[in-house]
Parts: sequence; C-alpha cells; structure tokens
Amino acid sequence: MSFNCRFAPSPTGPLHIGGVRTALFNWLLAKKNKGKYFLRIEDTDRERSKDEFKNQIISSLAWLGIKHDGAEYIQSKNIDKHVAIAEELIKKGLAYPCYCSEEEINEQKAKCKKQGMPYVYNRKWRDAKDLEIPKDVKPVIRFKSKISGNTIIKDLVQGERNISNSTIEDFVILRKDKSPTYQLSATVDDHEMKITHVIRGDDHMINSFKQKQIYDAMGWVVPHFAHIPLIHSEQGKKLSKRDNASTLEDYIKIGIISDALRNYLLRLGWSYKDKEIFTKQESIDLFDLSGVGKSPSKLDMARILSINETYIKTIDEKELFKFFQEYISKYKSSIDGKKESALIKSMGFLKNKAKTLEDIWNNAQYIIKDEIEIGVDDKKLLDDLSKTIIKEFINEYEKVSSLSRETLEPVIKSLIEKHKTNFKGVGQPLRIALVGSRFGPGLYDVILSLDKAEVIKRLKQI
RNA sequence: GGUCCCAUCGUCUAUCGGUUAGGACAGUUGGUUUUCAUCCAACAAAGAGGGGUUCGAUUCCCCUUGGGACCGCCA
Repeated sequence: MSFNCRFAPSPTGPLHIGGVRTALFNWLLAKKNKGKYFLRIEDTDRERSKDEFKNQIISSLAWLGIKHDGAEYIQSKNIDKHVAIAEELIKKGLAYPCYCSEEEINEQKAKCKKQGMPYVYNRKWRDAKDLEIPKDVKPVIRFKSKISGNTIIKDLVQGERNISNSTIEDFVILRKDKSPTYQLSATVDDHEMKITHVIRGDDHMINSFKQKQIYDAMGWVVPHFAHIPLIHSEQGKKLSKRDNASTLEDYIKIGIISDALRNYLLRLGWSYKDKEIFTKQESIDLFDLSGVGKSPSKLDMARILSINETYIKTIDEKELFKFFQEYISKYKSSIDGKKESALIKSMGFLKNKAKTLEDIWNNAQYIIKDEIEIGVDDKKLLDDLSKTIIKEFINEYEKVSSLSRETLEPVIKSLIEKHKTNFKGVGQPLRIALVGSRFGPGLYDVILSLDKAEVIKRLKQI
C-alpha cells in the first residue's frame, strides 16, 4: 500500500503552531511508511493569499526539518482543472447553477436565525426547471448533495463517524466569478496528487463528509481520513492568530531550537508508552496514528521550555554555537568575530544556565560586550574589603603564567585564608567586577573565558 | 439554536476489565554546590456526577454535567 500525505496550508498568515503539528504528523506518517509527503499551497483566496506568507511557510517548515517531496504544489495553477470537474459534475446532473442573489441568501439566513433554526440553503435551484432565470444575477454552482441517508467516514483517529446527509447543504463549488471554492479544489487536488491519507485538524471533519460526496460523485477512490484533535489555547479554545505564542515564529524568536519544538509538538496529542524524548529518527520509527488521542490538548509553555532545556544541555558545544549564531544573527545582533572562540569555549557552562538560546545570549553578555554595567544592588556589595581583595587578586593574577583552574585555585585559596573568609567573600566581588552581577557562571569559568588583559582592565575599574 | 465530538493529577499523558492508577512538566521540601542555576532525592497531586453490564469497572453501555468543533461565494 502506498502512502501519500500532504500538508495544505493557505498562505494567508504566518504558520500556525497547530498547522506545524499537522505538517509534522503528515510527514511522520509518510516517512514511517516510506511514502511521500507533499506540500500544497492553497492560495485560491486571491485577496488574502500573499507570496510573503507562502515563503515564510516553506522556510518555517524547513527550519523544523520537515522537507516535502518534490516541488511545492501551487493550487491556483490548477484552477482550470477544478473548473473542468465542476462542469463535469453539472453534465452528470450532480451540480447545478443557483441564481439566488446575496440578498436572498441573507434573508434566508436571517429568517432561520429568527426561528431558531439552523440555516441550510433551501435548494431552491436544485431542480428548478420552471423557475425564470434572472438576467442580472451571475449564478454560483452548487454541488447536489445527498438528501437522504447517511455518510460514514472511518476515521483513523476518531473511529467511525456517521452523519445524516440531510444536514449537509448543497455547498458552493464555483463562485459567481467561476472560481472554485476550497471544497472542490482540495478534493480535485487530493485526487490528482493521489493522496492516500488526509491528516488534518478536527475542524475539517464536516468538510470530509462534503468532500467524500464529491469523490463518490466522480467515482474516485476516497482517501483515508485522520482528524487530529485541535490544539487549544490556555483558555481552552481553538488556538487562533490572536492568541499569543500561536505562530512558529513566536517560539523561534525566544530561542527554542527546532528539535525541541518538534519533540514537544510530537508529544502533544500523541504518545508512545512513557517515552518523552524522541530523536527525529525515533519519532519516524515509532509514530503511528493509533497513538494519537481524541481529546484536544492545551499549549504548555513551561513544558516547551523544559524540553528545550533538555536539548540545549544534550547537544555538543559546537553545534549549539551554530544554533546560537543563527539565532542571534536573526533576532539579536551578530557578534565580533574575535569573540567567537571565547563563546564556543563557554557554551559548555553557559548552557547549564539556559532554557533558551535567548538565555544564553543574556548570560553571555559579559563576554559579548566590551563594557559591562554593574547593577546598583551589586555595586553596594563592593565594600572596602572587597576592593582590597580585588587589588590583591590582580597582583597575584598577573604573575600566573599559564592560566587554568589549577593555577588559579591556589590564588583564590590564599586570599580566603588571608582574610579569614569563605569562597563567597572572595568570589562574589570578583564576579561582580567581571560580570556585572553577583549572579553568573562559576568564577573560574568567568575568569578563564575572558582575555587576561580584559580581566585586569575590568578589575582595575573597581 | 442545530449537527458532530471530547472527558485520568494544574498541564501533556500511560492503562486496551483485576495496578498501592504509572511517567514527564510545573509545584513543595530537603541534599550537593562557588552566587544564580544545574544535578540528586522525597512529597503532594487525578479517574466530573448518577445509573447499568460484570464476580470485578478509570476501562464497556446509557443519562446528566462540563468543555470543544462546525454551521462562508475563507481555507
């Protein structure tokens, strides 16, 4: 059995985190089954579709490591085919022109609302041989939906779903300007692309019932459907663009790395035993639609940060620096080339204090910036004894020829003994002078991460 | 309002009729430590309610309650 999956976003806005997960699940299912995963840009809403969003969607998915097979499929390029199918349906008597004006439709809706009844198009033109065709109205083409019986979809996630055909109206497949609507275009394209598995959000359930009828009308093979539960906001509602942290970009810009987000999204609505961390390969091997739950899940920023932290701690320093550099060049500022080697060396301890790449950026400021600022509270901690200790440290430090933790330790220890204090008594003033804050990396890490001249310069400023 | 759907710790989830209901994140407490963190350990935390079915229900069925999705010439 072949597996052809697709992700079909519309380029009318930045890529949504729910969409990213849908893409991930499609990709995973395809890869697991040695099938193909396609990307289809559904740009038939000409007013709202923008190239800028299309490009952003493609690069966002690339960032996540989801690569589509072949070139991306642009739906608007296939409009002629969609229209041709609509005409075929008309010929077969399975679609028909509807001459209701917008006002007429609106009246119907208002009437239904008033009566507390659900609105369904009244099928006025379905078999309207006797009706006089109005001259001034351009018709839309409606699909002749089944009136009686039921439509059943064996959903791979939701199980068997059954709906009475009477609740499905004769939906529009061609607008009055002859352009195809989503229901038609998506169905025709899925058929043409030989899509075997349609994985999409649960909000598409009704569409699948409608689309199944088009497949049946055309005598096409109906693909398998899998409707995955939606991702909810903290308020428990379908995530919308208005919610904060709803787009992929929102996560990238705070320094979430791609593997971590992939792992988080994978575990949102899907699970495999007690396993929490999945490499990309593991996720391909282990993914299965049977592991997808039926109930919607809420976004949990704390969990995202935690998984990100795990990944940051796990990956090696060089790779981490690569991610870091990529991140700051886009969202912060690029760094002086001279600082690079110091930063790479420091990733090892910097990452222990970070949940995000942004944390690393913040914690590395003392290396990145030439001038450090000492906070007011920290400045107060620098009393006369501190200043004496700093002066004495400078004298000893200058004498050390090869700098290492081993050569530095005796210096610190002798100062502790001389002033009958503890590590904090010596370490804190030095850290404040070098980092600008009493919170920071371990003292030896700090001293060794800076040039000797820089250390002396900063200490002498006190 | 109509149609459809969902329901285990605060959150993500495990359990596919028999478990002291497990794990992870967050939380609390304690320990390690060079500050902050990390790390380690412990604690606390759940089957919405009511009926069935069954020797036995979190698990199967029904009702109630709560929540959600859809109801565009958007996709």
